[in-house]
Amino acid sequence: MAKIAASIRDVARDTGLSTATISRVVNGDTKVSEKTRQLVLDACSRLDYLPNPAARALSTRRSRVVAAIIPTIEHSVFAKFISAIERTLGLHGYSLVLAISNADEAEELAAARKLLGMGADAFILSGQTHSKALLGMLAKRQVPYVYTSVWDPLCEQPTVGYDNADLAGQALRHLYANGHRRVAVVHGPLAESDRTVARRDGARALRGLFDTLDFFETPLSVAGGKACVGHRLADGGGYSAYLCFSDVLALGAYFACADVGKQIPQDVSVMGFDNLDWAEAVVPPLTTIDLPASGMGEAVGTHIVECLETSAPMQSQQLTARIIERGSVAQLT
Amino acid sequence: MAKIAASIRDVARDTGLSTATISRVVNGDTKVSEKTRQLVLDACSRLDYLPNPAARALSTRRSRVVAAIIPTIEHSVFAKFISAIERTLGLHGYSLVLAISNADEAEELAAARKLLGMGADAFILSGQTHSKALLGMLAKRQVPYVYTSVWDPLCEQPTVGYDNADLAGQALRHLYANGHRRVAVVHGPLAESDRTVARRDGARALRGLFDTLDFFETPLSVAGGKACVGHRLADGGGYSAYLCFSDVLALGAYFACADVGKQIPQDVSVMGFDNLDWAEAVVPPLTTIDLPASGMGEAVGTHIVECLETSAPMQSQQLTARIIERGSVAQLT
DNA sequence: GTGCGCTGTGTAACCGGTTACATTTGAACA
DNA sequence: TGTTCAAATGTAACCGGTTACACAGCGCAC
Repeated sequence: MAKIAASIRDVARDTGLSTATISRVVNGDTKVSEKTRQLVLDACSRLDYLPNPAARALSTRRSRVVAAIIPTIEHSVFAKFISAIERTLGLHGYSLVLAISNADEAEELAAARKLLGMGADAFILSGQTHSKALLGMLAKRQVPYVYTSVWDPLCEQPTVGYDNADLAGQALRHLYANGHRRVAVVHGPLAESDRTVARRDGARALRGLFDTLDFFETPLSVAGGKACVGHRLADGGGYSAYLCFSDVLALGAYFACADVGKQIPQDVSVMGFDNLDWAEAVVPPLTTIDLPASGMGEAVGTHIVECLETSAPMQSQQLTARIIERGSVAQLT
Repeated sequence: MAKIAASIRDVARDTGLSTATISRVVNGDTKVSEKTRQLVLDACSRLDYLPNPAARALSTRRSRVVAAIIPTIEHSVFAKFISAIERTLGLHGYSLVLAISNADEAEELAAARKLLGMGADAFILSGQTHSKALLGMLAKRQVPYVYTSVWDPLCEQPTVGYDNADLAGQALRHLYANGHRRVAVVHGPLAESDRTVARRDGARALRGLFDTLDFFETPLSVAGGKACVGHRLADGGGYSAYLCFSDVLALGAYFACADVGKQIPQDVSVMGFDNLDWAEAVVPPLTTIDLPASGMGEAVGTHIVECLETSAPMQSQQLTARIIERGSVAQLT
């Protein structure tokens, strides 16, 4: 064990073959006789040979690394999403490098620069609003990228996700169908997420259906949701339902109600967005929209791999989400 | 823009210097005159030159990539931890590649093989129990690694984290000090985490103090905590307090109580572990132990970078955690 | 027997940096 | 003016793969 790691030339020497043949075997090239293949494979495992990724990347100009830049990892939708991407890429021999932008364009740009400097073959971005500088950088180097958590057939870039405006509309119609006419929509910071803006716009389009439809922005956290709904309850705004654009906010709404002794859904209804894994366990179980975070991760991973392997343009894909009716929305009338 | 990306030779040609000089400037070597440095820097930005990471890694045998293998990303303690590592590494020009093991040794091994095959310079592992094969692989290639979420001065490998047994003991003493004598400890799967085992053992060592001290294993989720505590409440086990080895389980306990109309802390006390960001927002606010996930991530990142830059052995570090008293534990008597 | 095509393998250039060592330049000093 | 030495820069080998191209060997058709 003098040498730390065996190189392809060590394997070549050991087998008496040339490095070209070793390379062919390792990469599954068919133009190798079965006997030779076995000989090489045997030597590889005996010498514990692992191809040097840097050398391979240098020759092939492909690193088999894909980069994802996400606003935060601390919300479990993103965690689920990332987890699914990692799994899917891994299945095809690709790895994931991660950067977190904190929903800040400058940080996103810096992250992209770093990841590009690492040799990422493709980029996964959140949402469809990104700085010119970022897009220019990727375009110049011809690195493929995809926008996620959104689906927009009009976008000239590939998108994998769902139609946020439509989803918000569906949620609102669900409340409407249950007799709610005075609804408060609670959402996270608009400046941080074009998905939030799309949802708000989608909801706002249905204004006409309601007696009252108000929008409230609050930090995207349990505490944020709690504070926001707490204020509304204290003001006596008289909303019969709170539509929260995240289950996290909805959980905050639960505790705001608990604080003032309001019962869900008897006194007030709450509807979420995401279907996080605890949504069924809360009391009462939360009615929400099931966002396919894992499915989206798989789809993104699959399309990226396909794009990189075949150098075909990346596929877009719309994912569907459905409302999960549980016990937090009262049927009025 | 005929060429997609400029290489060091393009910059050399542009400036009339040699590649060696360009390389020196780019890497901050001091043996370059100020005039030349400016000339080169100017050409670099004009040509939008980014060094090819594969070529650099090939010559230096260092990829500036560190790998982390974690059991899951879907618990926000891990998400926070990873986020802090990513930030810290980024500050020093390193990147993070992530793999998720689902707390399975075989998956962990496969992930490590993949990441090693990607050229990771160092590894971050969770806990201190790992397969021989994994450790052998890392040792053979002399890749440094660190165990996290644990602190064990007796461990021959570097550890960065906290003393899980001690923490569990502290939590239990807190309950004791508040007059609790019949306590149920609720924890996640022992088979999946040596940290859980350590906590259980730390708690069990204090058995003598209590009239009753029982241990219950349940899936590590809100639903798991809810089901487990729900059964205990239904059985009339008569525990005055539930110590949950995760805030997630504690939240489940809250809903189990809500289900049967028990008030926290009047009827039953609940204590958590982690201090997740919503712990203060729940009603009543959760008494828990503040685990320094971010601090741990920073520490790990810092030590890894230092180890890689100086090739000194990696530092161990103990992090301290403290009990956050809020409103979920009743003072009895 | 010659020529053709096919299979399997080898040769060597190349990818784009880094760096040991060689060389040039110029200032200081005798 | 010649010598010495340090600072600045250049030369070229090397890292460990991939792959275009060359070529040997063989079967087969004519």
